[in-house]
Parts: sequence; C-alpha cells; structure tokens
Amino acid sequence: MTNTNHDDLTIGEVARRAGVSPSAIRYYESVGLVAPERRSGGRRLYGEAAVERLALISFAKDAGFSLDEIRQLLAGFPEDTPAGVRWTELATAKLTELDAESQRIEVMRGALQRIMRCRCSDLDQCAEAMAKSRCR
Amino acid sequence: MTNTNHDDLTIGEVARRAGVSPSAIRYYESVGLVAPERRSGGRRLYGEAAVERLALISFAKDAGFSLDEIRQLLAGFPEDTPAGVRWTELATAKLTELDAESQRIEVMRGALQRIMRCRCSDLDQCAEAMAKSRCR
DNA sequence: GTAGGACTTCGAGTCAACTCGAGGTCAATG
DNA sequence: CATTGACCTCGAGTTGACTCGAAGTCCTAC
Repeated sequence: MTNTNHDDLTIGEVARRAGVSPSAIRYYESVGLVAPERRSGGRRLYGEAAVERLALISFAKDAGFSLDEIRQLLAGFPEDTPAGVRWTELATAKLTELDAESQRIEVMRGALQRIMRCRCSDLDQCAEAMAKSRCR
Repeated sequence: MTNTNHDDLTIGEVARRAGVSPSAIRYYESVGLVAPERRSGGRRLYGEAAVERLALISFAKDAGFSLDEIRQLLAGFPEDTPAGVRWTELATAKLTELDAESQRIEVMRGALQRIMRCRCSDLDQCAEAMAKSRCR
C-alpha cells in the first residue's frame, strides 16, 4: 500500500542526518548493524529509527566499542533484555580494558621520561646499555 | 679473511637472544632498521651489536614508537647527534600523543559510566533519547 | 650421498573499518 | 527522450607490523 511513504529516507539523507557516509551505512548493513525498512527499485529506504540507530552506533564507537561489540549489544541478548543491562555488561568489560590501556600508557610515559635523560653519546652505546638494562 | 668468524650469529640465534622472530628481523631489515654485517652463502650473519640494536627497537616499540618513528630515531638525525637529543625530540612528541590518548580514554570512561545508568527499556528507546541528546 | 634442519626469496594473507572505482540502474527534469 | 545525479553491487585497496607458505639453497652429520 504505502509504496511511496514520504517519511522514507534515502541512504543519502540518513547519512547526512546521522553524520556518517552512505558507504559506511552499507558497510554497517553488511555486518548486521542496520537494515533498511524496505527497498524501492533497488534503493534502500529507511525510517527515522535508522537515524537514531546510527546515532547509537556512533555513540558506542566513540565510547570505544568495536562494530563487533556493538553487534553484541544489539543482538547478543534475549529480545527483552533492558538497555541498561546490555550496556552494563559490555561497559564493564570495556572499562577493564580501558584500565589496562591507561596503565600501559603510564608505563610508556615512564619509559619516555627516563629515556629523555639519556646521556649516551650515540645510539649504539645506548643500545648496549639497554641490552645490559640501564641507559646512562 | 675472517670469512668464518665464530662470533658471527645466524638470524636464528640473534632472534633467540633478542626475543624476536627471524621473520620480524627480516622485516625490520626490509624497512631499514637493522642490517646483517655480512652474508655467507646467502645467509645473513650478525655481530653482537645486532642483538643490542634489536633490544633498542623493542624498547622503543614498548615505549609506543612505530617502526617509522624508530627509523627517524636511528637515521633521521645528523650522524653526530647524541642519543639524548634524539630521544628527547621523539619522546616529547610521543608524550603529547599519550596525553591526547589519556584524555580520550577519560572521555570514554565517562561515557561508559553514564550509559551504565541507562533506564531505557530497550535500545530503540535509548537510541531515540540519544539522538535527542539524553538517555534516561 | 643423503637426510635434516636452518636458512633464502617472494608474494599473499591477517585484522578493522571502512573507502574507492568500475560498470550499471533508476527516477526526475528539461 | 536524453541527461543528470543519486543510487546499486562487487571487488580491490588502505594502514602497520608482521606471519605464513611455497619452492629452493646450503651446511652438517651420519
């Protein structure tokens, strides 16, 4: 019936509204994150919900989730699982990863600050000292 | 003359001593980070210095430098540039990157902690709220 | 002299999250 | 009715730091 619903959005419009590229949307579709409501003449047609879904994906990406993890979020729970439970499960794991990452960064920071005080006259000397464990 | 110097190390020995794989050493050679002292019958032969050079490369990698940056370190300065100057130049830039990275991590942490308090009954609702800017 | 093991080169494959290009289709407009 | 522009699919390319496999070579030991 509604073969021409004027609320329909083309991929280009969805892309513009959500701030992502059409090719990214097609890619997300290929990995199961979004799907058009229907098609007309081969073209994908979306509803407003797609824009929101993409906003959620962008948020999750910014929060550090991979597309794989985002798929878990969207489809890795029983249908009626509340959003908070889903988020909590994934975010808890991610926070642990972030802790590890922060720690790694601190270690690197320490190494960098130490090495800046190196007094070796050349790198070969420095490498030698390093192999022996202390750079002078 | 010394076509068979018994101080020579094969790629396998260097790899074992430095704790990196032979293929990684060949790869490092291909990007200009190490070179064998000489060859005998096609085989690469290294001196002790190669082990030290690899220790330095490993240290630099652990400190967050890319192989490209390590090449800068090794070959991007006038010959007589002291090690400390080289390290300081690269480490300063790297520390700035780490600051940015840390900050990004804090932002993600904040987003994750906020989203865990989400009370939406499903993700569609959550996505809608997100598009409008606040998740309840 | 032959078996084994370590080595050689070269090209392709890996991971993530896309992008790009070619070649073709579709709808609206002049 | 022809052009334009947005869309379609599919395959390949991107980045970094390697790894893997194939096919061949070399040295050592038995």
